[in-house]
Amino acid sequence: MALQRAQLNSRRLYSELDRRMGLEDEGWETYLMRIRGVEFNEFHNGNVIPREQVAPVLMLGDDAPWDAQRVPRALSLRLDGDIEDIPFGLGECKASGTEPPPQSLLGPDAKGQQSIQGASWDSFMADIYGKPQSTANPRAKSIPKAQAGPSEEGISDSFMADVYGAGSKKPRDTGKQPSPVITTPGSPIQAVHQPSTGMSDLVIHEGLRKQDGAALGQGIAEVSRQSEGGTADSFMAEIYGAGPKDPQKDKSIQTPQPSLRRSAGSEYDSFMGDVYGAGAAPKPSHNPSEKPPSPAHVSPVAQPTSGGVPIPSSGVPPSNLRYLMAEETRLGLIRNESQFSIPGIRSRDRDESAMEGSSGVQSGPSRSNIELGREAPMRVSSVSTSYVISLHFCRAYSATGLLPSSRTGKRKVSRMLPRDGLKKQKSILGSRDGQASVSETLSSLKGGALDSLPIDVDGAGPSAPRRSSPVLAPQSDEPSAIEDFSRIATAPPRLTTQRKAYSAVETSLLTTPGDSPAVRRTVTFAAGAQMLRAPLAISGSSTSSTSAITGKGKGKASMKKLASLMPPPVVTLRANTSRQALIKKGKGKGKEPVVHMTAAEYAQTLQSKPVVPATAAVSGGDSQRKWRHLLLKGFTFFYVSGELTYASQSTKKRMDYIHCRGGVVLSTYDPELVTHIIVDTANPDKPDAGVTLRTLGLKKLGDIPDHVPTVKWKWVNSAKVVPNGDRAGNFRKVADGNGGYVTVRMDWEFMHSAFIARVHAGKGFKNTEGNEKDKGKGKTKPKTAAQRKEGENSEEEDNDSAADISDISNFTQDAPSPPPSAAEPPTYQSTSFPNEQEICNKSDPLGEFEALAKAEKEAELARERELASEFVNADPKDPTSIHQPSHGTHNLQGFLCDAPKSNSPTSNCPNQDIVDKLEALMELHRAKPTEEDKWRVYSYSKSIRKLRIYPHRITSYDEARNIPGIGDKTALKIKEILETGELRRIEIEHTDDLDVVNLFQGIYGVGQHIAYMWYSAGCRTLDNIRERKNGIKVSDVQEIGLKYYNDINTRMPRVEAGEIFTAIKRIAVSIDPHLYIEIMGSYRRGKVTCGDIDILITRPTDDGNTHEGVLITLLSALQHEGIIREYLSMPDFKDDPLEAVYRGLCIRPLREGEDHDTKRLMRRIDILTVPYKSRGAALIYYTGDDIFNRSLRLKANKMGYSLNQRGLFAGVVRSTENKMIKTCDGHIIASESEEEIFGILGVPWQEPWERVRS
DNA sequence: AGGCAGTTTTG
DNA sequence: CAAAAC
DNA sequence: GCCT
Ligand SMILES: O=c1ccn([C@H]2C[C@H](O)[C@@H](COP(=O)(O)OP(=O)(O)OP(=O)(O)O)O2)c(=O)[nH]1
Ligand SMILES: [Mg+2]
Repeated sequence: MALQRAQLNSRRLYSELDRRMGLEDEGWETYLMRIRGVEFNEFHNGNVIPREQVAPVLMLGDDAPWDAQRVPRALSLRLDGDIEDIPFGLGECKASGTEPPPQSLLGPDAKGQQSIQGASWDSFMADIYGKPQSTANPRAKSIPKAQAGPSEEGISDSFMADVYGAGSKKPRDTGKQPSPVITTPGSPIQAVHQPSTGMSDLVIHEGLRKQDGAALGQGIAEVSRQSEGGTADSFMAEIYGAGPKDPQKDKSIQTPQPSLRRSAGSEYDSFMGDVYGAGAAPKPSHNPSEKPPSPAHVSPVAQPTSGGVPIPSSGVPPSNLRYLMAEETRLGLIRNESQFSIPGIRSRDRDESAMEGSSGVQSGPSRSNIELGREAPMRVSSVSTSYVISLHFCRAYSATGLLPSSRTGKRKVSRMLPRDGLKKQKSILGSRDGQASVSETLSSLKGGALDSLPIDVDGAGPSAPRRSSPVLAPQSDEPSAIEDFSRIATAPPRLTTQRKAYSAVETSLLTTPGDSPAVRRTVTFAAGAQMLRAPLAISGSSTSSTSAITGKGKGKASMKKLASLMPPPVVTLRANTSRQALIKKGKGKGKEPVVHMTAAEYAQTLQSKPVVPATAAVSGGDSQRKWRHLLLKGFTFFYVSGELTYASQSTKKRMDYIHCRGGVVLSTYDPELVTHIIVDTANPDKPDAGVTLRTLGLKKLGDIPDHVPTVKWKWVNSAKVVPNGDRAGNFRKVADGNGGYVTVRMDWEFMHSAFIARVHAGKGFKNTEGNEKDKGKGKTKPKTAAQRKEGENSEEEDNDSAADISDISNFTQDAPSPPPSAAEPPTYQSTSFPNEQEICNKSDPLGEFEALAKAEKEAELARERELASEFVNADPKDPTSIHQPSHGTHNLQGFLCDAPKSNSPTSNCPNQDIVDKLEALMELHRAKPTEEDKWRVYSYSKSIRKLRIYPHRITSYDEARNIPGIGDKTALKIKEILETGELRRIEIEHTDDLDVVNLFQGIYGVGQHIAYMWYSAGCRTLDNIRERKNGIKVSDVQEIGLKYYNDINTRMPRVEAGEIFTAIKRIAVSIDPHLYIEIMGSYRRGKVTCGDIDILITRPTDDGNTHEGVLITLLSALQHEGIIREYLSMPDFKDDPLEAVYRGLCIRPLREGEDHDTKRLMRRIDILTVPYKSRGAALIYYTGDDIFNRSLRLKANKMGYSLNQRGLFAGVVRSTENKMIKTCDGHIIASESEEEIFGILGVPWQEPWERVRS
């Protein structure tokens, strides 16, 4: 039912999107894009090349349509055919969103990389979702239902609702997928692809320099008209170079993300066969049509030569050179020097049509006529380095949807829409004839830049005038395709615009010197198509942050607020103008040496100083610096320094800081003008309300208008430029003065509110109307203070029992670690770490400590060093030795995970008082919402850990400071504790809000942000939450968390966890006796109390079966048994039927003699299922503890690997932009056993109970 | 000045 | 996509 | 907050 609804919703959504974008009936000429050649002159044998050493590569063809050194203007070009059909296609992207996702992606032999990050669909939805969110409360925002044509409105409520619903349901409900509009925020090149119509557009933004590509190589992308179907192959063949892939070796590249199965190589075949064969989805693989690219089509790939630019191989139709963009390259490590088979352009028609059929959704009429269904495999042998190049395509939309296009009979013409502003667009749109409009547009352009851009839209490029009727084909010298999204985004409200988001495709090139380069496609980031109307764009940008919290953005109140937040507005202007005059005279002053001025005077002086944008020299690179002058643009501050007389140097500095970032500093408090009051009195941690009020000339804080937040300096400091398109957090768009805009993100004001009493001021949470406010984003939460508190009591536990484990689990046969049996209670035995033991024994405690510390330090420094792999406890016959060498691994040591645990007794810590104080401080920070606090906690936890094992009483600052992990700040705190026995900082940080916020965070699903929002909404008690005081929104999960607040925050005795697990296991095994079911988490680590029950389930596949479906069956059985009581989250077998997570609440079975009246607490339970192949990695993950995991993963990373719950991977490359995005999936090197992974990482084997680090 | 683990689910 | 969670 |  829900599913059905979702299907409906998504269908509606898509058709609506299509309709709005005017995509339904558009057809386009087909173009292909290709890389003519890429050359690499670097070869790094198995070593990770530090990012710093990798120069960005911009690939511009020699015959690019412009000779300029720099792309003069943004260009836009529309390609027909799916980008998927282009070497850098998004094919997978789409596939990932389709019903039988995994399968459909792979050809029978396509065991290669499945590069999709799987993001397209998700992010697509997210984008849609996020868009409004960023704008203002999406739901609150009443946007008329979509109207045909350029709707003046954005997305209607119901529309959004649909999107929303569809979003959660995801692909599985739709046959037809949304357009994988992919985008990489901030990229100079952007692309959009609409699968339903098979079109792709790209935009290259100005500023790229040809010479940027000099460092690593060059390449050319071409867009050539695709005659009719078949060319694709040869095209591809050339690009991919190799002939048919070599099925033989297929040491495929593993994709961590998508299930292992999928990515597995031949070794996985049988496994996969089992999985899929089991009657689930048909094995995607075989496209009947699938066949190796015909030899004829395969042309040799340009050989990368160390020096020259490869030339296109023969047989490639002379292409009309168009535009190419490569944003940057990165190197990653590919461990396996054997060959990789990389699926080339994969066909999707088969899968897709099937899907379409089933879904009943009709796809866009114009399917690309490129021949699909082929695989252009390629093989690269001896891959040692992977280059990742990002390509971005983009398409612009006009009010009527896509760029106008004319149909030429059956043929569609691709066109580019030159545009420079909405007005132009509008006019263009208005006149059916593009030409006129174009010229208009052009004429209005700033001029200049155009010349060098003979961009011909329709293919009539300088090199090859090809298209016949480009509707808008500008002429020669006109940069016909000028796109300026920023403008669109910030265009005057009245000009409605539909804007499709950008998309980005990332392609990674795998190559090895002297070998054929291979191109692997990787979709890195997907955003969604979105429609905005100008007003939204504007308000959204400026209020985004507020919106979510503030609720509707329509009242006048909000409009007002909006206005005050908007960049250009009157306020600023006025402020400036009024000062202009004054400035003139005060001008010279600012500069001079020591002139004493009051803060007000200085502020005035500042007005005379121009805000200087970054110099040209800077403009190329560092965006933070480049756009510094925009960071605070639009804000008008009143700065409360608390200084009675002259402004201090620091005050002036800060005023300067604001000024040069485009902010205005008022010299006198004017509630009409001010947008923010900065309270920067003597103690930054303790803003002085009295002084502030005096300065403002007010009686009480309440006299400050609600829309004016009182913030600490920290907030001002938090502004930073983020890539356009990045809508995370509290961001706003600021016009860059060149018709574009930059996105600036800042912390939420409430995070840095000077006075708790005013946390609600400004953006932040509620609005006074009390109507619905936050868009309700929050979800779940981690360990709350409440929980931690609870746990603390009994948590001391540890080693004790653990004896009962063995009879409970059977998984241990595979699990390297036999449960802590009676034989090995969690007491540390010399057996585990002989080495360590020895060290300890012979050296005095301090010596030991220092040794450890030293080791740690060395480790970091010794990256280069290659030590003979000597694993303390590693099994010699273990594959370790094989892996290590191949990678030229360095045996890093000194990570937290390396040391089996300090054996220093925690009982009598000589520095306990210090530890207690620091811990208290850490907990205070833990409840706070900023990133800063987060890392502070991370840091404190490390310091505390060090202090705990430090054998002596610390007696001085220096002594403390010498402990690695303890820096200046902490050493000072220690000093204070030593001298006074107190730590003032604790009081300071312990603001009044903290207790309440901690209380709220005790609710499962409520974290720092939501807690603060509720607080700022006026809620103070759980009852306030229950009654939804002030209209706060409480999610389903939070509701449950609230209901069982105490239960959830109470740890259970180990025994109880055992009882529950035993009951569950019994049922599970009755479902399938072959299941491996194990209790993990703190239980496995031998803890005496457990915060929850963590269960891992998998199943060997040797008999041809899998555990597919058991989780659902099990859950339902458990529910019937009365064990499971609530669902906090349900499994989503998105791309792997074997991988899922369930989270919920359960109750232990009755014991003998108990009746149903016996009171039993509700317990948290998590059940995880994983493919058998991943069991080793999953065991590590799920055994924890979390700190141990992080350390292990960190170490893996430093060694050039990446570890997650699915396995240990090599060759993973992540985007520097967004670390969560992988630009290269890497390949798996271990996952089946814990030992293997430990071994490769050079981490001595540690029993579960020895992995306690927190 | 950037990294500090890496992932999934919800709304 | 942010937030919360593991 | 600490470290590189
Ligand atoms: O941020 C986290 C949280 C958890 N885990 C892993 C390790 C952990 O052991 C396991 C289970 O998580 P849980 O939150 O249940 O922790 P626990 O170790 O079982 O402790 P508790 O007794 O509080 O449940 O998941 C992580 O890798 N990262
Ligand atoms: Mg647990």
